[in-house]
Amino acid sequence: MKKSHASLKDIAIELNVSISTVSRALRNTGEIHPETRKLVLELAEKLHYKPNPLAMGLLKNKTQTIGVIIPEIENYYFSNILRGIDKVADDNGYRIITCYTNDSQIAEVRAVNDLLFSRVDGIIACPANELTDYVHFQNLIDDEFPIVHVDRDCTDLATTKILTNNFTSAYTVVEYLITTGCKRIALITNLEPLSVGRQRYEGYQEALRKHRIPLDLQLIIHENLGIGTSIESAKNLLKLTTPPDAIICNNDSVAMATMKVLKDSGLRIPEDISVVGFSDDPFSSFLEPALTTVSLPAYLIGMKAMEAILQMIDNKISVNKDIRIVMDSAVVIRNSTKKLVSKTV
Amino acid sequence: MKKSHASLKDIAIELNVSISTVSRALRNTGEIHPETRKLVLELAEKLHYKPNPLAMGLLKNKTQTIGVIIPEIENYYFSNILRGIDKVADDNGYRIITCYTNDSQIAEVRAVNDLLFSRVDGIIACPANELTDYVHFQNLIDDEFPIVHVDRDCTDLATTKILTNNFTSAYTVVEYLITTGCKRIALITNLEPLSVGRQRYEGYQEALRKHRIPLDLQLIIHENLGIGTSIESAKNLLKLTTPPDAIICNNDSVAMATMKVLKDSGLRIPEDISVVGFSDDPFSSFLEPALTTVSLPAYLIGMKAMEAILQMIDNKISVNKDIRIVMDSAVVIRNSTKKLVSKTV
DNA sequence: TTGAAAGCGTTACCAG
DNA sequence: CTGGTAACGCTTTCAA
Repeated sequence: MKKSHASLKDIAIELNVSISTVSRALRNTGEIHPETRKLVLELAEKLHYKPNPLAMGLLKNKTQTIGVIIPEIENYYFSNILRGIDKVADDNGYRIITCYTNDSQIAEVRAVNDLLFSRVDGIIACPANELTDYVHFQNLIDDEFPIVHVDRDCTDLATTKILTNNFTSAYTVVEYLITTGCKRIALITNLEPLSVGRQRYEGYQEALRKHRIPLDLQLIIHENLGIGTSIESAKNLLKLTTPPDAIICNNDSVAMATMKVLKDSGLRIPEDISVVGFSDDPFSSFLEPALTTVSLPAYLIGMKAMEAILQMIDNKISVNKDIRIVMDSAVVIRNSTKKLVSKTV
Repeated sequence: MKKSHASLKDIAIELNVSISTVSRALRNTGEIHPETRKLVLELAEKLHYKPNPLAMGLLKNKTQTIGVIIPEIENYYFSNILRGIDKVADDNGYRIITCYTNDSQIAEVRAVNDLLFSRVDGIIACPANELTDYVHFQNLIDDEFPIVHVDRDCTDLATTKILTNNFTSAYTVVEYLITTGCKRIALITNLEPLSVGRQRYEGYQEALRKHRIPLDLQLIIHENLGIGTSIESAKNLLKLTTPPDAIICNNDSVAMATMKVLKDSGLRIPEDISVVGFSDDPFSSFLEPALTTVSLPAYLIGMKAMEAILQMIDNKISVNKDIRIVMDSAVVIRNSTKKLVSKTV
């Protein structure tokens, strides 16, 4: 491979000046003869000189690189968060190194170590669902290392967190379903310690309480959520003595699979049973019936997270205070739920 | 932020030996007193010493980082390729920096420059569909910079390419449709210079030729493929004097949208019209009817690409010869196409 | 068997 | 206004 990047030294030699002079000229710092400066600038331009980031990293202990820890990207929600992060990073001259955990704590701990080893300037992490032990994050906090949490709420940790109002959106959804006449609302969700499903479950319960509907644990399905297992979950729900008249699914893929099961059982959606998802994946409006779902501000979450970490790095906000930024989500009413008008019947 | 990484110097000072000695001990190179070595190793272990990658990068001109250029990740196919790349990278101690192009040539050129600036050891790129000017890649080749192309075939370039047999799979699909009795097979595809859609179009034509079905250009839709525009495309197809009895879509999302249009028009799938997709996204088996599609070896493509670039870096294969690795895809027959048995009627 | 010094590319400081 | 030197963390070469 040919040497393709010009260095200060290259310029210095060609111009017969010292490296320091070239450096000064380029950064327009200190005193320098205008003519010298002009010469340096011209040659630098010609050679497409840009400072070597490795050298700068070594010297400044700053790599202009942010580590991102995320469960997966085969999922519209997460890939969208990542794109939001990347957008802001890109606009600010930062690079991203991404690590995937598949929601495994072990993988997450390893990711943190790998990223530190790579000398990233900060870490944006969506903590693994199954997380119960926070030491790997607490260590970062103790070291005053910039870190932002996304999507999942480690309440114990003093970090900046960009979250979504899962409690509220679930509450809204349940209330909406109740208003349309649903009485037995099932929930297929994730109840892992940190999962958003858990927050949604609480919103769900609160809505039931408010409307004096007793909680029926038979209606709460919390298997681990693969698209395959969710099929079993849906089937089991239908086997109940009094099956549900609505099912809230933790994401749109699960909703899709659930709808399939329901239709295969001869149920009409939404006449016999309503279905709601979370995320508003691109395919959701193409389902039949089009899926009622909660649109999540994934891209925005990513942007906010990156902005927050940049502010910490630039010392505009102090590192790792307990800051909670809660983003709004929107219930997108489509045709998999009954219309509100039916309430007036 | 506290200093958290131990350096050779730290060890040297604590042990009262020189940095060189520590370095030698750690790498077990040159002559060294066993006792000294033992001491160094113990302390290094205790301090979790690992060589600073920035220093190594500067010294060796090798960063253990690979750049990946990919159109997007909001799409199962691409995110899967990326995961395949990441898997092999991870297993071999390499990091990944990902750049997204959204199939824009400008973004791609910029990505190449950014990655070179970051001193990546190689680049894996899925070239932008709209690409017609290859200089940014040709420059890499001229510099003997390791590069692997993925998914899209820049035939003019002497690079390693990991491809899928799009011609063959399209041919197979068309032939299958013909065998099930379809006579007017439409194609909603991308015909951008580098798109796989173009190769599929050729396979499509070849199959028609073989079966002596004249090519009807009215049946070829090649708008740019958003999920929205594909709806228009499908609608227009239905307006034809003799509408198609099968539609092959360039990916599963388009197939999904198309199915929606067809069903809204009162057509039965597959009785009235067959639909085929490409990619076998996770949702495809949950469509109604379940989608017949071509399963693409995305993860494997990613792995192969990373393996190839590692071999180039390790000089196991010479840099940038014109190597074409064509991966097989599989037609997954589900229920959106008529069954073969109907042929025997 | 060990240490010193140069070099990778840069900046910062101090002399001149 | 300019140059030299040290430093960031490491490997390599040469001396001792």
